[in-house]
Amino acid sequence: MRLATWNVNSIGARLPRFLPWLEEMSPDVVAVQETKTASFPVIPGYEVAHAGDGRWNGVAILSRIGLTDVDLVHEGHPETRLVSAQCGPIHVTSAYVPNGRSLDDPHYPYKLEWLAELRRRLDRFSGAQPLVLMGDFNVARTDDDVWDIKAFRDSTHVTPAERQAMDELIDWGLVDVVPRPGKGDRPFTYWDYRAGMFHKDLGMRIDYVLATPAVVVKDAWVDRPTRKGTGPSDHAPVIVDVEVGP
DNA sequence: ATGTCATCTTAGAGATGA
Repeated sequence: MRLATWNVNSIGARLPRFLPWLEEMSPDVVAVQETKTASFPVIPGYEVAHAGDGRWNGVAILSRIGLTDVDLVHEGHPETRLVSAQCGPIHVTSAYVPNGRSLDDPHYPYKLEWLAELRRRLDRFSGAQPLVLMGDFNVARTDDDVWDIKAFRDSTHVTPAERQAMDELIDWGLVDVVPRPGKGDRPFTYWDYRAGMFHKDLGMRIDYVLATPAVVVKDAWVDRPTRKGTGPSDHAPVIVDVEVGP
């Protein structure tokens, strides 16, 4: 079974890349972030659960192995940043964690509270069930998950509080499925559009696949080629091949 | 280390966000 997560930075703008990518990779389940639309396009072969209200945010789950128990509500947070559903044997969540903007911006405590609510939400599930929480977390878990930690002094994405919030998700009973890098020795998943950052491989690992141990990972990698070429997203997909025991 | 990209407003460049 193949799972993928991809922040597409507008599904409308990305459709010319998204459809051929679906054909090529043939994932069974896709978690999409930053759809930036109120209405997700119809995708032949897939059922879609989408939470989107227009200009910003927006998350979706595409599945060709069943899509039930759809939940679009993240308690206390009206923005469309979370959708979950049962996809065949696996409970899947697509998350788009708030950016935080800067340490003195109200968006930063909002980000921390949003992550805390996500952690509380896990308590409705069992750590023994097959469950995958994936998406754009806007946190680099270690200093090696950014191209140069010195460039992140007094920045969001790397603070102890953000990293602790990620650790608390994982300590609930999830495994951080680290993908094979697309280039070099660090599995970056995001590169700013500006300043030739992608070309210089000055990236960040901020997209994650977090899975319970009941989800047996066979392979995981950053689909770096999809960040290349004409009209890419600023994020690369992460693709994970898994099996779920009987 | 901000050089791009996407969206919306409301008609064409600016604001916003990432």
